[in-house]
Parts: sequence; C-alpha cells; structure tokens
Amino acid sequence: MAVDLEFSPKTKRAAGERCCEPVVYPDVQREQAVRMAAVARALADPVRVQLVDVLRLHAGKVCVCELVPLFDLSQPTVSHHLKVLREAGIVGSERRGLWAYYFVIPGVLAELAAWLQ
Amino acid sequence: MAVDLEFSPKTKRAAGERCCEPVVYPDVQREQAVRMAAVARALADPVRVQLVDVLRLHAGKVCVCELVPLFDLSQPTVSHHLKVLREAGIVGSERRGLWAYYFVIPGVLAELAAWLQ
DNA sequence: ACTCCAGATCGACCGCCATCTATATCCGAG
DNA sequence: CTCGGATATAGATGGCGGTCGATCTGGAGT
Repeated sequence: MAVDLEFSPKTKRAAGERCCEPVVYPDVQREQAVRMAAVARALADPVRVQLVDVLRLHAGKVCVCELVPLFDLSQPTVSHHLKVLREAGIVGSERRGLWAYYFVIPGVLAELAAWLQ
Repeated sequence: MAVDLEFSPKTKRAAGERCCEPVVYPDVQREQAVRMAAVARALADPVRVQLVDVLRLHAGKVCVCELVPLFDLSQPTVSHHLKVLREAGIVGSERRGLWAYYFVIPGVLAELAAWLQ
C-alpha cells in the first residue's frame, strides 16, 4: 500500500493545481488497520455481538449449553461463532468437566474502541 | 431469538442441577446487535479502516483522486469501498465540480464505540 | 468397559464480498 | 456541442463466511 504517488498520473495538472489539499495519508498504518479490521470482522455478525455481550456480563460463568438456546441456531453454528471469536483473540475458553466456559479477554477490543473514539 | 428454554432438553438433570448460573441473557437486544454488526462489517476491511482514518483527519477536504493512490487498488475498487462506507452511514459525499469529496458522518460510529468501552 | 452427553470438528451448500476490466455518467473547457 | 478527465456502475470471477446434519472426542457415571 501507500504508493509512491506524485499526483494522479496521466494528469497534466502542474504542481499547485491539485483538486484539493496537499497529499494526505492515513494516521493508522497498514498493520494496525489490519488488526482492527480483523477485530471488526469478528464482530461483523449480530450473533457474535450478542455472544460477546453475554460473556461480558457473566464473565467466566457461562457454559455453552446456556448460550445455545439464546439463539435460533444449531449447536454447531454457535460453536462456530465462538471459534471465530476465539481465533480473533476476543474470547478464551476453559473446560470444566463436561462443560466449556467462555470469557472475554479484556483489552483485545481496546485498540478498536480507542480508535473509534 | 431468545427461546423458551427450561434447561437443556433431553437432560435428566432436575432444577438446580444446572451446569452454571441461572439463565443469562444478552444486554444488547437483537436490533441493536444488528446495527452494530453492520457498522463492524463496514469496518471489516483494512482499506476501509484507513479510508475512515484519512477522512477523519481531513474531513471534507479529501477528493477521491487523492484517496486512490494511497492504495494498491484500482479506482473502481476504492470507489466500491467508499460506497460500502456510505451505505453503512459512516461517511457522506459531496460533489464539487469534477471531484467528489467524502467526509465522516459523526456519531454513527458512536454506538459501537460506546458498547466496546 | 460401556454408555451417555456436551462440545468440537467435518463436509457440503449457498450467498455474499473484494477485486478486476470495461463501460457509463457527469461535468468543465474550449 | 464535442472532447477529455474524474467517478460511478455493471458484469465476471474467485474466495470467504454462515448454516446445517453427521460425526468425532473426551469426560462422568454406572
């Protein structure tokens, strides 16, 4: 990304004749944008937003068997959404006996939250 | 969503023998989750994150001809990303003569930002 | 050891998304 | 009114994502 650029190639406009202000650049760099986009993608589904919401309210105390009936979805689908959140680093899981408990990992959402402000 | 549920059907566990705390519910309702997920989906691409970032830094002063060379993408692709952001309500556009200027609509990101906190 | 159950994984299906090239639209200049 | 340049749209294509049913895994209780 972030190419050479002078101004639009094939343009006969001379320097100073730009359509707008001097050249602009993003403040966030490519890598940071990639990280934040990954977190945003993980939250790009209403089910996952609600999952994160539930887990934030009951951190470490919710097992999957209680999450599944909250949605009109099959158990494998809910499990899939939890996996997406886990792979994005947003939640973690712990197995206690038969059951699996999920919790929000604090701080992973922070970068995106800070940038959005 | 938010089904009846007693506890897991087919389970012989009696009341009180739940695997965890009493039934939990998300705090954000379905509609709110859908809205926030839509915003998140619009931000689920590094290019769009950087576009929003540039526009926030130079609100109303950036024309498309200046955005395109920031990325290794064709002009139609950048135009497509801007359209996605526009349809999500995150940015607006104004045509001045030959050029189109984009700007961030303040407040649309606010709901998501507030929830993330 | 056998069985049952919670949860994860697999494979398939289908729709959506990012990207490109080609083309259309729109506007200002001459 | 025609020409050229700046954006937008259209159409095609390849890949990713959400969902399901079926199956695998592993811990508990008998």
